[in-house]
Amino acid sequence: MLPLSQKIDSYLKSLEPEILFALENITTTRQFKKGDFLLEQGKVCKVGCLMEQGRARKFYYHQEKEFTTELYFEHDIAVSFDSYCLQKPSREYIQALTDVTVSQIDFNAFQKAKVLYPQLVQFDLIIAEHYTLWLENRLFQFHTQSASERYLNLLEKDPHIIQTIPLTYIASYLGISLETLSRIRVKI
Amino acid sequence: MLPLSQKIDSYLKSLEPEILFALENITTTRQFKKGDFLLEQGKVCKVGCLMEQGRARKFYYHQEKEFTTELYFEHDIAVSFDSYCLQKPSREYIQALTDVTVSQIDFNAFQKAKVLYPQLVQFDLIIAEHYTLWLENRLFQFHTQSASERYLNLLEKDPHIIQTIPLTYIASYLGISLETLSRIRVKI
DNA sequence: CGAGGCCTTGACCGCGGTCAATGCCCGTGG
DNA sequence: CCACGGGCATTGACCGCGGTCAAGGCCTCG
Repeated sequence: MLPLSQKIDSYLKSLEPEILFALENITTTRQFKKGDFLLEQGKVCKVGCLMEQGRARKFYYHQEKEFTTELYFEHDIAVSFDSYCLQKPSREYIQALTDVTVSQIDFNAFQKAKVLYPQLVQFDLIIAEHYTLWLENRLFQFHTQSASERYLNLLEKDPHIIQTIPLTYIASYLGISLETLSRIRVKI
Repeated sequence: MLPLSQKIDSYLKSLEPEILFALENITTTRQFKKGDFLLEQGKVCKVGCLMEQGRARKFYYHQEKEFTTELYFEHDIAVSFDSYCLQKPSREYIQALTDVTVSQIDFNAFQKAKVLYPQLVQFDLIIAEHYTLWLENRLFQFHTQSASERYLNLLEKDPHIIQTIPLTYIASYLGISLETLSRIRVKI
């Protein structure tokens, strides 16, 4: 699967300067400190965030426990999909794990831009399809693989995650306890 | 979440007659006998199937075992998402569980139609977004819930599945063994 | 040096998987 | 009409993966 940034780049190149300009006008840069929330539970996700710098995670609470659902690095799109799509309160938090810089695009402004420039619908589609393919793969792992298989898979496909993210979050992301993750790691 | 059929209906109503006509021209009706494959592993998913009648399932093999990933009823869209999007060989089978009638739309013809009528990109987006929301919810269940919670959830949200689909497939769909499912059921 | 965050280690146990036997329903053929 | 076989579900015995709880190790920072 092509990285998302590449798909976006080649798509942006296909756009006319006028549309690019319109896009720039509804995009702003924003900074967050380590620990800050890019999105809080209960609030509507009104912007799509392209990560420019730093790391972040998306998570929610379920029965008093945290579940990390996604880990973000540079060039990733940080957004609570259902909150953004349906403009309803988010179940999820998005939190900066380091100082973070994002380039964010406003939902409402983008909807209006899509009416003016129908080609922009394609942009949403690219992002949705990419995320869907990612989700399918993640579901495949939960459906078919054991805890250690999921870890090994992560080690192989996304070594940068293991190198830079605290084990607590990795365990939660893999759907296993911190203790189990620790035991898996010593066996390797 | 609105049912997909409703989203599609209201979208189709917004289209001009000319575009609707073009859509009809690239859509065909097709029948399958119980047990037939709408899509086989290794083949490219070249059509999107709207279920008109009957039931079907999507599944794949992993280490000699079947994993059912989706159950289809009337008004559902039966398609292997990654195979369709990327036009690459499918890992999944789609199989009729009863005699099935579908209304199918050709991928290539639809791509061409999108060039002619950019509004049609919206159609892809609606379907992708709907499937993504469904996937997120399914992943949530695998991430946070036990076998019996997943079953109870299915019982509540999709009772028609439990009433019409063999337990073997339901177990596989829930990611549990048939024996465990059987034990869960007697406890209720 | 002490406190707190993060990870490791140990003891224990329950959920859910596997294997195998049995039950039940139904279609088919003698 | 009954006998048999096959498909599907139930039940029992067993066990291992992974969760929980609790203690301890090891940083870093004040």
